Amino acid sequence: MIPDRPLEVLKAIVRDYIASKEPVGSKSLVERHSFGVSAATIRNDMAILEEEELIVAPHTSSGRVPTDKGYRMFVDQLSEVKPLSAAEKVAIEGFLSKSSDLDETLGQTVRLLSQLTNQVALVQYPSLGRASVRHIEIISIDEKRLLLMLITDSGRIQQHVLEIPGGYEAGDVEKLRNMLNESLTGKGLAEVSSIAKTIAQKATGKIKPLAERVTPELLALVDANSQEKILLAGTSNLARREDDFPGSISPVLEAIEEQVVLLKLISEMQADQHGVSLLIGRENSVDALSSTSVVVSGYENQGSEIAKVGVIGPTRMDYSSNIGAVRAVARYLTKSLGGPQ
Amino acid sequence: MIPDRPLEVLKAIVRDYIASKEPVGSKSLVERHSFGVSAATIRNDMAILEEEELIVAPHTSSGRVPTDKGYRMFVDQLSEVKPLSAAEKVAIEGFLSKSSDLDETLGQTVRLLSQLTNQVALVQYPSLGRASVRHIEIISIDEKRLLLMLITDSGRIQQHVLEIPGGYEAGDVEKLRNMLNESLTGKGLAEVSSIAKTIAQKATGKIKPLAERVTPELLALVDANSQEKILLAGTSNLARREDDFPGSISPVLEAIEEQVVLLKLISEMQADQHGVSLLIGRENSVDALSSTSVVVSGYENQGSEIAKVGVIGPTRMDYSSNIGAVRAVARYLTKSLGGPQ
DNA sequence: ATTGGCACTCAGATCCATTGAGTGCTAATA
DNA sequence: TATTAGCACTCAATGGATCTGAGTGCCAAT
Repeated sequence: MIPDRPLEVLKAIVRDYIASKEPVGSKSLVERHSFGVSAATIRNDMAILEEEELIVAPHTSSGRVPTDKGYRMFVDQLSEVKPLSAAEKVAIEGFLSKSSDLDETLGQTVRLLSQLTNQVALVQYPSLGRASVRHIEIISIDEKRLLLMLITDSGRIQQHVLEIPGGYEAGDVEKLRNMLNESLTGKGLAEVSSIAKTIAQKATGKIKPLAERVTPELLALVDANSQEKILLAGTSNLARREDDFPGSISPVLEAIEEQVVLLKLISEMQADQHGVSLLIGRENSVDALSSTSVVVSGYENQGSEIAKVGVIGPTRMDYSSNIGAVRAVARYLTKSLGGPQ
Repeated sequence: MIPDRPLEVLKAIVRDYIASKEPVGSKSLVERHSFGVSAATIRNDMAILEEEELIVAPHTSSGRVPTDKGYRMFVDQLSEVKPLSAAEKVAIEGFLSKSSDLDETLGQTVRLLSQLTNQVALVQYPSLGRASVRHIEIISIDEKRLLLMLITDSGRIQQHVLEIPGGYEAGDVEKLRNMLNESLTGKGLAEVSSIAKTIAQKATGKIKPLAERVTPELLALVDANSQEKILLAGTSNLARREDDFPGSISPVLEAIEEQVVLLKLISEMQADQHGVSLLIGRENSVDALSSTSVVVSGYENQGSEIAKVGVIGPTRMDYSSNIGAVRAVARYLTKSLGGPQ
């Protein structure tokens, strides 16, 4: 175990390094913080920290820099996160209380979070996994086109325009809609697949061709949208911190734009004590992201579907405020989405 | 007017510079192209070009680099653009023929274009300006919520969930919907505003409160979505060309993320001889974008609404292939969107 | 109009000395 | 045993000084 003073030294190193981006040495450490001991003593402590691989010296004779392990210990020690300023809280409230449309809300949220943190913000669309059907609607657009809609109990709406080359009759559409609703309302999305097929088979007479045309599209709707999705904002915030990335930022930006990778990453993260979960540097498995950290928190949509919201930035980030901001935004988001329920 | 050979020299300079990013000198010019004259002669020609501000020397004694004006002359001379490879055509066809959903199609398009060009691609959502109402639908979601939908004649669909705190009666909703459709179907979106207000006034009895609740939301739908929007893809392509930007890329990325700025920019651009329109370097008025060029082309949605699609990248870009790709994608997009009509 | 020749320029690379923040170690001290 | 002062040492960064070479502009010859 690491003794007390060295731990304090670690914290100071992390904080100073985050603030200055300069490797921090024993001397500047003692003059900036009041440890009550001399630089030589600090040096001894630093030797311990180095032994434990919590810090490293970029060059033989220079200050020290936290390792991923060092950052990790730092955030784990972080008993309290920086609370948001009043102004920030107002901003959140104001931003999120406006709209009741999921798309719009998420879009605003992610922009808000990126501004709050000066990092790249991301929000995951709620998965449809556990949602169930509230209502299915078929609307006539014109003689040869129908609009098929699927409304889930979480209020999410998907739609798709259907071409019916041979046209259709209003009565048939009506009947089919009733059939679909009778058998599907209340069912989980996972069940829709099998049930919808039997409907297509059960259908008789004039309705049959229509049913055979519509049900596959319904399945496609369910499928296409159970595919997860991420919204990003503030990419330029990453670019502004170019120097925090060895070589070039472009591989980092590429990795972030690659939704699949990001999704895998954040879906594997589990919340810790603060309701927030972190991946620091190489703790994540994506090579291009080895010098970034990810801060995410879960939010709930209507108390059931859960998804993540968070930020991604250089390992050398202000963990305290970012954790605070992510947590706050996740809470307000849950509130804002769960509210109308 | 610029004589023939100097013009050829300009073209060669632009091409070489685009390929190498090195200022190009008279000597390397004569050995790479067969002008049939000596370096000294080329130098004389270069003096003319410099006189016309088509090229500049970064330092007193170094090769020359095209100015914005030089690039402009280059592209204006460009009689034929590089055609797409067969593979690229197949990629476009395959990509775009899949979906009939506007959102999805545009999303795929922009990703496709960014891959094709290795630039940041952008696509503008079709404006609703000249669209008219095809149908208005109000669907019951649950006891206290309605879903209001607006379908335009271009097949675009907007929706919004409405809270009705006091609940509602199905019959009233039915009546209101009929009223709305009778008076609004076929009308231009611009007219909706005034008409909807009179409906709210004309409504009597039980329907009145409902009408007063619904019509403002209908207007909001029209409003919120006549607000233009841009979709971006391939931001990392810009980062990969960091060295093409003096200082840092981050202001460039910021400007690009600022939708309003971009929208203004591209909406002012008019197609030229190739059906494609360019802004080169400082030809655009946004300071942060002074070392980028924008290549856009218009596409049509259902033969009526028009919007733009294109790429943005460093001034030192391969204009020929980018123009080709943008033009091709715009055409396929028009085809793909206009097809179902 | 074109060309060979030539003096000139200047950014960039290379080399070298200097500087100074920071270290590790040792011996003295509390 | 923990702390500290002292000191020799290291090495990245800084700032000349010098060298190199691609490239120019100009002039006289063709």
